[in-house]
Amino acid sequence: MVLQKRLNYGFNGYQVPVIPRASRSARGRGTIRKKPDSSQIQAFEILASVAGNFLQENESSNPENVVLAKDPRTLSGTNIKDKHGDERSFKGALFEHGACSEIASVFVPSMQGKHDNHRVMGDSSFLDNHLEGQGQNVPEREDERIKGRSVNGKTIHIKGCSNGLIEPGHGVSKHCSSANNVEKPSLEGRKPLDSFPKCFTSRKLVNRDDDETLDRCTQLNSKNNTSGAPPDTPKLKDASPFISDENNSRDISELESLQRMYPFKKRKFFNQTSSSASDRGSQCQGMFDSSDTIRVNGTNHAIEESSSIVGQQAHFGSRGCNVKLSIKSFKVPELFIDIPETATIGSLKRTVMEAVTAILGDELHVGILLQGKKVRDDSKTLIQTGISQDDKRHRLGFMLEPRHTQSPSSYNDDPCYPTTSSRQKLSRQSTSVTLQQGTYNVSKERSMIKIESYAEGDLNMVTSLADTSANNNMSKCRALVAVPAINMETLAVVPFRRKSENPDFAQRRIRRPFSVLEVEALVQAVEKLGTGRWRDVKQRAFDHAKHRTYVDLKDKWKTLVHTARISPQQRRGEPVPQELLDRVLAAHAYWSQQQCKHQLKPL
DNA sequence: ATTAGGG
DNA sequence: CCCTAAT
Repeated sequence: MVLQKRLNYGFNGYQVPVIPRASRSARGRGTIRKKPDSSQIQAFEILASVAGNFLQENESSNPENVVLAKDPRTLSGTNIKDKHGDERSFKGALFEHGACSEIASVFVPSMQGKHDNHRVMGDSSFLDNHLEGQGQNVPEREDERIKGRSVNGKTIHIKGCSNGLIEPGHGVSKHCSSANNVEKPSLEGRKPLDSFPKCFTSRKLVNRDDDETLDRCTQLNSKNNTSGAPPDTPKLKDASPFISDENNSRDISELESLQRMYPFKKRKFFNQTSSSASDRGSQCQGMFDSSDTIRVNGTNHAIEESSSIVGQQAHFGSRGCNVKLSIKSFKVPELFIDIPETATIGSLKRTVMEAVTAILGDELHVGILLQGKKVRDDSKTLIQTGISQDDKRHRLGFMLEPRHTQSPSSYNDDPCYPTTSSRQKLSRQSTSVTLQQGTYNVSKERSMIKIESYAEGDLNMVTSLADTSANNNMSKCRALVAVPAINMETLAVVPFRRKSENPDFAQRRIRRPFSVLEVEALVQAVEKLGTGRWRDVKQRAFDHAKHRTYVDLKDKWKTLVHTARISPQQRRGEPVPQELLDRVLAAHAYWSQQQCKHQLKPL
């Protein structure tokens, strides 16, 4: 008998590489959406055309245009090809269990050939309506519509979180909740090695890797620190001598400086197929929890709260003064797919396609954000708007938005706990469709599509606004499709594996060496909590590092102790400051001793 | 689900 | 990092 276990795929949005399954925590925890900007967005006809054309070419409702790929960055090779699609069951394709998280969905224009099927085209070219005039003559209607929609303003913007939701309080609330998890009293005053940079007294790391953000929110536990022993721990006469309150209170600022001390490695979002082990630590992940700094095109750009990740290049050529934009990916709202294990690949594709169609089908608009503000006036030129200015181009954001905009109030409603009124809105704006074999739910609550564009540098798609508007040249735009997403979460959730790896087995987790920052956080936590409370250590210092489990932390501590004991010459990998290693030994010795004590005379 | 250790 | 036995 076949288990009807259902596989849930939470699509984090079609990034055009799409991210599968948002981590539960990311979804479930009080995610916060940014309030819509008071100012409104304006249509950017050209981009709308781009998007529209892309989607049309995609035969929106054609499931064959959805490709399941093991590695979203590669649209070929690891794809689960169509021809097998309808025959292969999920099981056959090893889509079950852990593998689910590694499935990425990618939009593939049928133009690419290999995926086209004998399918009637455009059984639902949902964009036909609103994009008819795309290109040259942007229909005024479009403007009207957009304006109308803008009034309702429902564009949400995101900072960091892949799913388009911000989780600001993240660290804070989380840690607050764990307040009862009070650390053992510290031996007052004793500070970590003096020689060690002060900043290292901070406990939490700032994620240098999107998801690895060991939030900077600190635990806010300074008040608790000396108050007592953890509920689950016998009160100790003596306590961890390693941490002091003082240190805690400085977490934030120190973290900041810590961050400065250990600058992020530049991260390459693209072409990272083969990354060295040492580089991996900073290459993936994000769920989120993205750090406040987001790298764009390998450089760091502080992203404004409401801005989408955008990079734009202004080229002031001797002749044109055209503004060249490179849109790396479109982000489509998060989708949740619920489909039986026995469903076929083909049906999965269909389901996904339907979901996508449903969410985009109504209409699509492009909104533009400049420095967090929506640009309303369609008649303004890029220059007038300032978009072409060098200093502002980083702040340019594009959004694809579904037609039906929700009222701003909806933003304030937690989708998880909709109020009566908001629930109505939700019901109106949500789409739930049941297919033969699967269902998906689309909540337009999150239906903001973000277009991420980045400054130059990337193959394909450099779209000249001027050109595009003039001749509706879409061919380039389709290249969008193949560009890997930058979404933090995407990076976080989708393991990048080599095609050559045998997909028949549960893949070993990607190796992600601990960074110095992480080591610091670990040491700090262990100093305080001891070596037998990995769960707490995890919660305390790595709560947001989804890829670090308490077992990982325990293992890391083990290796740290080992590392600290061997000669520096024998050590490998990114060197850990000797100060840290000293602390490791000290903490290890201290807690080992404590353990012995308690074993001998357990109060 | 966690902890503790060996592999 | 993985795998597991023991909690």
